[in-house]
Parts: sequence; C-alpha cells; structure tokens
Amino acid sequence: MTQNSHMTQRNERRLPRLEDVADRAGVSHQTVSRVVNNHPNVSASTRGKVEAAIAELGYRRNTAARSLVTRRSQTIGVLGSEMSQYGPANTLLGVEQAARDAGYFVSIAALREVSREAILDATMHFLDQSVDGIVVIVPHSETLAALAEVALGIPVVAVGTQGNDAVSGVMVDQFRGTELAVQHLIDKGHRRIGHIAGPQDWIDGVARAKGWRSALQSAGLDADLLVEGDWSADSGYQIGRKLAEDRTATALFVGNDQMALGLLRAFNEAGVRVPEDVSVVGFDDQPESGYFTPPLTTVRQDFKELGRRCMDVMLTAIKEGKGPGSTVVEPELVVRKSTSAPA
Amino acid sequence: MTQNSHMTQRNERRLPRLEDVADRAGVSHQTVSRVVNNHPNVSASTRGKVEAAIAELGYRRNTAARSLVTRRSQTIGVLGSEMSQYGPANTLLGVEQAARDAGYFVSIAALREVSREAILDATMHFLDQSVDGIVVIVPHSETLAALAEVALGIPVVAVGTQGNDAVSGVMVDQFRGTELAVQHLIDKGHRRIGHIAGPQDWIDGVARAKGWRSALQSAGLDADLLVEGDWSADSGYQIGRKLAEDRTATALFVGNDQMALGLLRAFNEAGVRVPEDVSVVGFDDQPESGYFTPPLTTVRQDFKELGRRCMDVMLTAIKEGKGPGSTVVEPELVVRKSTSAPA
DNA sequence: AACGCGATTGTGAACGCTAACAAGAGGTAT
DNA sequence: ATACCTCTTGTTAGCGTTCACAATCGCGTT
Repeated sequence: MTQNSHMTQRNERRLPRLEDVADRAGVSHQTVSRVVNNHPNVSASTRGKVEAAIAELGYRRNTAARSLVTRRSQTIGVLGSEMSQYGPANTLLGVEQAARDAGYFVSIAALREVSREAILDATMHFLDQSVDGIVVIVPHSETLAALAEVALGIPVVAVGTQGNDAVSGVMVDQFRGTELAVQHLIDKGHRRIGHIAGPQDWIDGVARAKGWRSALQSAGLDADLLVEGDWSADSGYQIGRKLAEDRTATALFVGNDQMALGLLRAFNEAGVRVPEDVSVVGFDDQPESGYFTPPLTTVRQDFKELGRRCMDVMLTAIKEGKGPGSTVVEPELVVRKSTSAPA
Repeated sequence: MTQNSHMTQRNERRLPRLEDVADRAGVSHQTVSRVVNNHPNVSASTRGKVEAAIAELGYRRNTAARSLVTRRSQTIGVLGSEMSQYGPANTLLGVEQAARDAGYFVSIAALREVSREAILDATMHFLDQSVDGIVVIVPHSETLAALAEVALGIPVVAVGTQGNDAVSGVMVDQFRGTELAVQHLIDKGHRRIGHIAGPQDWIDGVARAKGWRSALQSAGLDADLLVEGDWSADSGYQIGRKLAEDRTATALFVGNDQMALGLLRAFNEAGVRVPEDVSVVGFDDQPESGYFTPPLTTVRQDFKELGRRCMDVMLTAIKEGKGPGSTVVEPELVVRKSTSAPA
C-alpha cells in the first residue's frame, strides 16, 4: 500500500526530490544529502528517519543535478573500434561489469573507421557528456599517438597498449603468448615455423610478429616465412591456398583463430592434413576454436579479465589522481589437436 | 588574446558557458540558447554573431544543466544479456551507430543473469540516468513480461520480440527464416528432417522449433526428431555424437551456427560425411560459417540492420509519442556446401 | 495618427543538487 | 562561570541551462 501511494504519486506528480524527503523526515534537505552521500557526521537516529523517508517516497537522486554541481557524471566512456569481435566485445563486458559494480554508468562510442579525427571526435562526444574517464579499445598502432594529442584532464586507459606519459595501458602479454605458442612448436620438434601475421598497423599484429621472430631466433631458427593477413577467416583461407601449394614450413603460428579457421579450411580442401602434414597454432581461444576441424591449439587471452583490470586502473586513477601505468594479464596455451611432431 | 583576457577574467579555467558567449556576442544568454537549439526566430545577423562567438570560445553546451531542466538526457539505454555474442554485439553496434547519428548518447548495462529482478534492476539503473528510451536485447521469453511490469513513461523497444501493449518490437522474421532453411532441404529431396533446437526459454529457440514443425507439416512430413541444445558449439558436439550413432534423419536444421559447428565436428570424428550422409543447415550466418568444414549453408540475419531499425522505431516513439508497433527484418538463405540431395 | 501584430530579443525564475559557511547543542578544560 | 572545542544540523548561494513571459522593434492597416 505504501507502494501503491508511491506509484500514484509517480504517475501524477514529479519524482520526489531531496526536499520532499527532508520534509517527510523533518530535517533539512542538506541533512538528507549527507545521508545519501554517506557523510560521517550524521547521528544514527537522524539517519534512520531519513532512510525511512527515502524508502517510503522511493526517492532516487537526480543524476543531472548532481552532475551539474559536482562536475562529474559517474560515467565511464568506452571508445571502441571492432566492438563486435569476440575480444573487444568481451573486454567491453568486463569493463561494464566492473564499472557498474563501482557505481558508474557506461557510455559507449563505436568508431566506424579508425583515424585520428574519428578518435578525437569520439573523445569530444565523451567530453560533452563530462565522463569521468575514458577506456579505449582501439587496437591500432595510431591510437596512443592520437590520444596523446588531447590533454583531457581525465584518466584514459588504453586497452592492449603499454600506455605512455598521458595514458595508462592494460594488455595481455603478447610477447609471452607468442613465446608459448612458438615454443610449443619447437618442443614438438619443428624447425621451420612460419607466421600468418595480422595487419601490421595493429598493435597485436606487430607484437606477435615480433615475438615470433624473437622466439625463433632465441632457438637459433630462421624466421623468414611471414605472410600478412587481415585477421579475417577469408584472408586465412586465401593464404592457406597458397601455402598448400608451396609447403616450406612444417608448422604455422597464426595471428588469430579466425585466420586459422580459414587456413584449416584451405588445407582441408587441398588435402593437406593438420596436424600430420602441418601443425597449426592460433591465438585468442574463441569459444568455437575447440570445435574446428581439427580442434585448434591456441593461446587463450582472458578478455573479460582485461576489461576488469582496466576499471581497476581507472578507479585508482580517478580516486587518487594516479598517473599512467602499465598492467599486464598473462595468456595461457591451450593444447588441442592441431599440433603434433613433424612427419 | 581575447581568449586570454576572457580566461583571466574568470580566475579559473572554467569552460565557457552560455553567458560567456552572450557577453562576447553582445546579446542575452537566451538568444545564444536559441541559436544553439536552432530556434527559428533569430535574425540572420544575430545568429552570425553568436555563431562566431561560439567558435571563438570553443563553447560546448553542458549536458547536465540541459538535462536537469529538460528532464531528458539525450541518452538511450541499451540493456543486453549475451552482449558478447555475434548477434547481440552487432545489434548493439547498429543501435549505437543510429543513435549517435541522431545525436544521442548510448549507455549500456549487461545482465549477468537473466531474471525478472535483474531486468528491473538494470531498468532502474537507466531511470537514474533519466534515459530517453531503452533498447532491450535480451532474447529470453520472460523479457517482455518483466518489462510490462514497469510503466516507465519512456519508449521501450525489445529486440527479437513482437512487442506488446507497452513495448515495441523489432525482429528478424524467424518463421520466414526457418521456412527458407527447411524448404531448401525439402527441395533437395529430404523427407526426414530433424531439428537441433536452441533452449526453449529463448524466444528464437521456440520460434525456430515452431517454424520447423510448421514447415514440415505443410509439406506433409513428420516433425518428430527434435533435440534441444543450449546454443553452444559444445552442446552441438554432444548432440552430434549421439546422432552419429543413431541416424534417423537425412538432414538437420540446426538452431544456430555454433551448434552446427559442434555437430560438424562430431560427425567428422564419427566418420559421418556432410553433406553426403547428412545435410546440415544452420542459422545466423556468422562471418566464420563460410569456412567451416564443410562451409555451412545457413540463414543470414542482418543484426546491424536490426539495431538500426530499433533506433528508427525509438526515434519516432520519442518524437511523436507513438505507441508500440512491430517491425520485421527479412532473413536470407545462404547456400554453401553442407547441403545436398540425400543419398 | 493611432493601432495591432508578428518577429525578435531580454528578464527572471526554476530544475535538484552540493559546497561553504553559520549556528546551535553539549561537553571539557581553564 | 567563561571560554573553547567537537559534533550535528540548517541556511544560502550557486552549478548552466531552458521556459514563460515581458518588452521592444518594424511595418502594414484603419
């Protein structure tokens, strides 16, 4: 019945505000504000009365008014490019979870194309909203440079980067992940290990190619078979068709699972057997990868955890004004059936 | 220089506000407001002066203040559950695109578990933000019922539903999509066509099962082989292992591409050839589906378009206060290599 | 000449909240 | 008792915008 009277009120009148609660509890609006904001100097009895009044009226504080006077919005902006891909989508999810747990709203902006202008534009979009911080999920090399241009006055965390003077970074250790993959192939006895790389204007694309080279060199092996794809299954397929004809390597380290899928498809069509003829290792460990033909050995990245870490960094930056830093999440090798010893 | 003097005037570096622009242009703050809001009754010369002043000062209007007085936030809330999946993620993207084009911010909330409480809680979260409308991407049967409970006073569009008295719906025509898939198999000459269904507490899970039954019945065929999975590749795999042993159907209509992937994997392991022994049709057409072994015949849903349509409905609802309605997007059959005539 | 009317511009008051300061109550030390 | 704390509560003044209304201007009509 209290709820009924409440609903009637809501239908007819405006929502209750601080002063309505204050009247009801017999205190000043400022005291109510103190209760709502958990200020220490409120007596237990007063707090009780106020809380009761809040509950009875179904009071909820008005974000806009609060935001107007405090100049902060309790909102985190998330700026992303390939947001529908498995990795970014899950990172976004991790950010959202951690943000909402911390009482923040999450606003998103998806880049249609990655460029300095688009990044700056989206950044402005967030400034208009006076967000308290920005998480950037744009895995391109130019991202950091573009962000460095704008001194925003709010914390910025860039996923998948090491950060710089102005921007914090949170990333999965690509070097370690690549090492796990390549070392696994070396341990199986492979000596000629090629790499299907991602685009070289992507941070991870570069990092994995670099890691591959370095891992081979530490083992005293040649790193001379590198083909660049565009992350898509189709590019993996096209590359696979060529490699099926011209088989120089006994093992391939592929930049991501989707290209690996395309590659497997091409090999299957061409009668190249995996892993008997060629071993294949992917990167990402998407949920489907265990059901490829054959099930894919790959490197797992915990994207959701990455997102949560982002918010850790963000929250301490907001609270303590702490500058940029770099946080690293460890990848993990998942061995399935696409790798074996060379024939 | 003028800018400097301005900045000195306010001893802090506060952002310029309406009145600063007004002073500069030699008009009242209200006139500036009119220019900013494109009110008709402003003379061309005044408008020019004001626009110049705005540009010089780099004025941007304060969302919080505006929101406080207008009681609207220029924000659309998107409530989603399996937001990292291909479909929902792309719908989200479509919504974001259309929303930003229309000058709206997009706020998101991801459900950790689907329940009445969680939906109401997230809805409250959005109300706190005084969003102007809510898009719901929660493809479960209970969604509509939960939403109907809250009379929010703002438009709500539920993706993948037909809507009801209170809520608008935007969906891909599941019935038509299913018909395309099943008819394709019938046309190939199949007479015993099974269905691997999605969970029956999902709207699409139910709709596709129903469509499958109906399509078979119209053709005078039996609809008695139905197994329920959970959308995952793994469930497809488990089901596939059983079906491989007990082969009663020559063709299978699978509820989504991921289960189809698992199924293909299980059949491959068991030596069941696709499409020679069994034809398989999926649903969704994810980007990878063309690279399965074999490439999957499936039904394409344009999720991004779905999201855009959502915003169409939302915008007219906001503008014209129009009630709920239902919009349908057409699916499309994509024929690849997982289907053929029965042996 | 007086009037009226639309178009343009200005004036004050909200919107609901927090920050800063003021004031009162009650206790302790001088 | 006086002064002086600390703890709690109240008062006032914005934050930057829009809304409702008032005022002014230009111009055609009676």
